[in-house]
Amino acid sequence: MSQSGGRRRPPTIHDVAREAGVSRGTVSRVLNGGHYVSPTAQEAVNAAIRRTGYVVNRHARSLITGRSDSIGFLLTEPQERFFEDPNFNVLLRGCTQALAAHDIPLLLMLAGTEDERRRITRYITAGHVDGVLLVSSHSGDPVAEQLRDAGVPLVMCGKPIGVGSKISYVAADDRDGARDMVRHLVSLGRRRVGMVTGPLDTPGGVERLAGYREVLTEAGIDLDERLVASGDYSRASGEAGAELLLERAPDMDAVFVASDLMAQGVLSTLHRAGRSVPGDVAVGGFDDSSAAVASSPELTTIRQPYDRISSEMVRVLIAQIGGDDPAAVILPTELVKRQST
Amino acid sequence: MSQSGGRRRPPTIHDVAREAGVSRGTVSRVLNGGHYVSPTAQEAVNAAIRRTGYVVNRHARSLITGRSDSIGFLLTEPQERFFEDPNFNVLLRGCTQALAAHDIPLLLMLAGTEDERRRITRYITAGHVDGVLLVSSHSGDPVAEQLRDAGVPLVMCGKPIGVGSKISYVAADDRDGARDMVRHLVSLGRRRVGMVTGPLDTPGGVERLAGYREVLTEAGIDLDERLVASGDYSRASGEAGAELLLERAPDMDAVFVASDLMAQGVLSTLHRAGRSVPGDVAVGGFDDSSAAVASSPELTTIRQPYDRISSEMVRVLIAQIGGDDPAAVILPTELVKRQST
DNA sequence: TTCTCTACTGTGAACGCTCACAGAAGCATG
DNA sequence: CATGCTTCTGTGAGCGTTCACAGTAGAGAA
Repeated sequence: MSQSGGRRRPPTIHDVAREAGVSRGTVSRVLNGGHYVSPTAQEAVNAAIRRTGYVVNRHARSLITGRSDSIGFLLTEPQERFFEDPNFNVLLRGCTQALAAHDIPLLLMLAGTEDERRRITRYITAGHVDGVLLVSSHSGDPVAEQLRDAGVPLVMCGKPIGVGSKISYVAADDRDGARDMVRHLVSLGRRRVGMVTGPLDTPGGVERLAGYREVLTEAGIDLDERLVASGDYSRASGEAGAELLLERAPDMDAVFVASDLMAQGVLSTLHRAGRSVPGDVAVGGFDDSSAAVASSPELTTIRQPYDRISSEMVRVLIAQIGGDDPAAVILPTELVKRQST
Repeated sequence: MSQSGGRRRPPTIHDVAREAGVSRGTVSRVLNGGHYVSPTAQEAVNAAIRRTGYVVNRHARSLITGRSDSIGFLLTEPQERFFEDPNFNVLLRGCTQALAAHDIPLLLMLAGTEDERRRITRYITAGHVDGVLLVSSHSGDPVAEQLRDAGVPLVMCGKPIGVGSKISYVAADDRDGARDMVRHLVSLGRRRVGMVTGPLDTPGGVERLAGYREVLTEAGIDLDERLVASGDYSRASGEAGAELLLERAPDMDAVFVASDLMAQGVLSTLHRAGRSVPGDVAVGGFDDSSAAVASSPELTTIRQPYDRISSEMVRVLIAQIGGDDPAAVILPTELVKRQST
């Protein structure tokens, strides 16, 4: 287990080879999958590795393979959002775990300012990571295109908007999720269904609104623009949105809110206005983040499968590093019924 | 600026040397500080670097120097706390910035579970980072000692508790900060001053309580254990603590809370109990985190200089990597008066 | 037998850099 | 003139690994 002496020079592949009575090449082959190695040699090498406490020197390996065996998790958002939004938490955790299975460490890079973005882009394009998991809801973010043009394997979380061509992404099926929620509200007999949207320069914002409109139209309910307020995913914008809706459409009997955090804001506005939930107004959220169960009443919401999103992001990225073409993955959402509807 | 061809083999130190008409050695010397290099050669090399777009290959460098030129930011807390506590935000940001000045990337490592801690410890001790910035409030965390014993340069945030010997740390002067706050409360004429402490297995928890007791004693006010409730820095524990205090000491006219997040909980309990702040009860927090100004009324609090804490952590760590002995740095706090007192 | 094919193994040559050393040039000192 | 010192420069070796290649042994086919 632990080394005997105090901080000696760590064992090299050479030491292992000598110990096992084989050549460097054979040890290397064992290390890299064990193809074309006899069971006898395999066994001897593994035993020698255990005895010497050998750990592969990643620098030497990277020098020759040209790969760094590490992956960057790049966030081109203001850092505040990273900490405010509970979704990043699960996403980061999921990616860390998925990469741990490949024994790949994750390099978290925060690039909230223009200056940091330049520095980080340079760092990445210099080949210091093999690929990038990019989280950036904003559209018009040039980083994605820069990295793609530099030939860096890249997977985005959420569908990129307004980007010329082929960039991999993994996203939940926003439109379908929105449809499920609004269908649910309509099935409860609600007819004056409002919506607080996400930012409309993001794919999530656009798609969820589209799903909302589709279902109402299908149900034969006329669209009423007074029932739509726009938000930015923050709790405060949820409060403001709900105030606007109550003012313009006091007869509203349900509201679909494009994020749980905003839905919290909606709940507190409704509470102040003396409306009961779900009695007077049914409220549906989106995300199934920790905010959904921290609210009172607990939110009916659309679960985004962040665990699967993160594992898919990792899978697609690793495939792309291995030479595969960019791919898009859309994952299904799920309606989670709780007390707010 | 940008490379001409499409993703050619990147230029090596050899290409730069040829371009500049000097030897590899001279280029290397320029890259590493430029000692023993003539101004002429210096200039030629720099021009060649610019022309070729050369970037040093860190793997090759690391292979020979044995250093990795990267630093780990290790958090051995449950990941939830990382996202809940706004202090981590500023700490991480500060460290990232301080390291950026040295052009050192920061490897964020989250090790919330026992299993992850093992994996990460192995990773670190294998020499993949040059040093570690460790954030872990819990005492009895074996990771710090393990890393120290393995000879890994290490700086902790906050004074380690119960650890045998020499580990570097940077901390705010908790006791002095607590003294300032309680002195402030007493100077307002308050005599029944309560406290909600932090976890008493952390240095911050212990020291702030000690400061509280010292000042009351100095002011000739008898200590009353009914006025002390213990918390765990979470908002919920602030609410519970305040309820306990109100029950045991209804005549309490001030309360010192060991974190702003807990103070938020205290405020909401006081509000529910119909006590006005600061009229009936003055409330003092600790941290000056974003929670302090997000409260209503805004919190009088003790500012922890997280910007300086982070830059000092980086400074001490880099010095230690350079061979210096472990060091302890205690930074002064500052009383910030707002509306809650 | 002889040839071919497969499974396995060892060896030298890289990868791109730093480091130690040798040596050159310039200048002052004995 | 030799000697020493300082400043600068080039060269070979080597860091620990992978990769391409050559080579061996054994099995099966001709």
